[in-house]
Amino acid sequence: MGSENITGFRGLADKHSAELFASMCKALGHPVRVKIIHYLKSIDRCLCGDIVELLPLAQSTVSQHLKCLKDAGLIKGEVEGPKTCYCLDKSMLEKFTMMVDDLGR
Amino acid sequence: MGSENITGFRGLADKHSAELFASMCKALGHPVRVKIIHYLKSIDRCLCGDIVELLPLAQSTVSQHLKCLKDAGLIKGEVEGPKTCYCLDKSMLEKFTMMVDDLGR
DNA sequence: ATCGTTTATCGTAGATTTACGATGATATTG
DNA sequence: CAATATCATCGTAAATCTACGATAAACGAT
Repeated sequence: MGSENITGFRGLADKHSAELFASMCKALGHPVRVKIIHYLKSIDRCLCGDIVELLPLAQSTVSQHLKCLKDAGLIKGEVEGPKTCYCLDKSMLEKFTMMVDDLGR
Repeated sequence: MGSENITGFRGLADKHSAELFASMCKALGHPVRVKIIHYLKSIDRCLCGDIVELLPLAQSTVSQHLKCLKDAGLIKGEVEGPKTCYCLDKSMLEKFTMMVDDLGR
């Protein structure tokens, strides 16, 4: 039972890439986080409070979802005094898109 | 809100699509399941036992991961006697690719 | 009919996720 | 300085996930 590596794919077959891809998918694996990403895409930048007003969730819960997306590298948070301005990390999203394209073709 | 294209694909704006997309991402949100998808892409079709031999996991665990992918619609399982032959659901993967493309642009 | 092979499902521990309110941290405002 | 506003973090309960072994189900072969 020692061997674990399923080989045969350019780029995404190794363990590290599979885990990176899985971690991004996992972050997108909740409807609320998908909505946050979609919202960020539509307005470019926003504060945490803007999202709280948009969703039927407590502020702490939204903050937790934002942290999840940030840990996965999908969004960036820029502290501006007591506020935090969030926006998409477009290069990471592009990397994700490329990985998915490789999956579908 | 009128962001509908020729194919009728509305992206991730409505609630239903966000949940469908999240469910697919969630299924891909585990390294083992990513590896299974990659393997299926390379080999086209295979049995559950083939995957069990390649992973350091119990048969029941692999079967559970396969069920997860099947429930998300990403793979199909065709029963052949006591065996089950698995393969990718390419139309679903294409739909997933389209949704991700919509996210990245 | 019984045995062996293959896979799915059950039961279940332990870990993780998700939600909340409460609290802490940081800056702006009065 | 005190009060307010904004957000992150802590502590938590409930739900879900992940892994396993044991068992059941389906079928081919003997």
